[in-house]
Amino acid sequence: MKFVLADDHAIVRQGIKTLLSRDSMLSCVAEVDDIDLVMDAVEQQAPDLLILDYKMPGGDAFATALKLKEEKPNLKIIFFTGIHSLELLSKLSQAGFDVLLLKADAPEELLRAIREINKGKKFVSPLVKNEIQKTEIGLTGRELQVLNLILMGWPRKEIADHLDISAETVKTYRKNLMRKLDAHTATEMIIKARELSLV
Amino acid sequence: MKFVLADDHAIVRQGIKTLLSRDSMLSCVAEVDDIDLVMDAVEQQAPDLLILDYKMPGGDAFATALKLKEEKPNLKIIFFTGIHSLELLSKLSQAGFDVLLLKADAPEELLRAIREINKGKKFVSPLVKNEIQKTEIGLTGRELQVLNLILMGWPRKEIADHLDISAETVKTYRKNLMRKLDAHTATEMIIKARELSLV
DNA sequence: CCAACACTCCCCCTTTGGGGGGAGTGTTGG
DNA sequence: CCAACACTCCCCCCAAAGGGGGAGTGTTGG
Repeated sequence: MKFVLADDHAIVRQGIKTLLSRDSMLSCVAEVDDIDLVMDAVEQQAPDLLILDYKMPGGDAFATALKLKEEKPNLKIIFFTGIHSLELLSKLSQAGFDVLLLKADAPEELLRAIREINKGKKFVSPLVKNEIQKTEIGLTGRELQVLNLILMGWPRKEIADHLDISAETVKTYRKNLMRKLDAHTATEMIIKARELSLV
Repeated sequence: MKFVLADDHAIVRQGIKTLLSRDSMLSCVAEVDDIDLVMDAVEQQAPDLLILDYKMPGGDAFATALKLKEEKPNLKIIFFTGIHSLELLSKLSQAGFDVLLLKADAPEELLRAIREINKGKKFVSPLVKNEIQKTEIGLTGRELQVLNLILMGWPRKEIADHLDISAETVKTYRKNLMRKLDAHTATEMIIKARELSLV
């Protein structure tokens, strides 16, 4: 079973290779440290498996993965990322990728995941499941619109004009958002919203 | 030469251990995945070297490192982090830690760093040097301090208390920061500061 | 020595933020 | 049908932000 390893940190690639070398069935046929090299590596090496970090230099990892998923239906893709982002994880989950792992997961989860994937199953790590739980924050569409504009630094009046509502209404939304996000200053809200990647 | 490895991602620890196992002089005596366990590990194992990630669960990595530096003058500390942050890197640099490395550095840099450290030299990786260049935005030390607290969502009064200056002074700093960063709201400043990775 | 600069603090002003409350619509699902 | 909920707007209050100005220290490098 051939796999391609895509992560911008050589030390992480080293760790994964060491871990996976326990299984003699697995062999790493290529390592890349840039998204733009992933497509080429997959074309040239025709691996069975791609282990892909999300945050990498170059292009859009998500778009690349989607394209690969379409063009190579037999290629298994494992997302292995350090990002605890709700929005990202649920995005990946909804897109139907085979495996979602966090770097904070126990390394053994990666081996488990590969075993599951070979049985044709999907695998979502415990930590990821836990993160996805958080989607339950329950922001309404309008609240998300206002939140986005707040996060772009727009003052109340401009948000009101843009959404064609009163400045008082914007205030109400901000108030409710802060309650829902358990923030007490606008900056805190930005931080929490980014943490939860509600944007 | 005994070292303690502190990183919250087991896969990264695996990578580092594999890499360092090339040098038979080095042996890993402890691994920890939480800042609060670092002190204990150092106390118990009395290592020569500590390889420390910055972003870890638990307490403040910087404060812990400072304390260790004080209490164990013979302990060499290598900061090995994935964070390309100007302010952090210059903070670490100014604090006089022995080695600064980024995870994006070539793994060999870590081995090089350990060789240099044994000669009693300090070692700052090429990438880190490059990041530190960016200090050219011309923010003073005090401005960076205030900026950081603002970016953590602290209100003016608390920043003033923490830095033991007047709230009016904090206002002046905020004013100057916004001028320097060409921002017009606190949120805009957060965005720009993050873009410039001043934090 | 003196200019530059970092650091500190103060005044003025208007707008926004943050916390509390209430209340009217309209839509929708049980 | 009615309760739930999203959406809209309003009142109060006070603290903070944002924009403009000035001005006093101390340190440092040319």
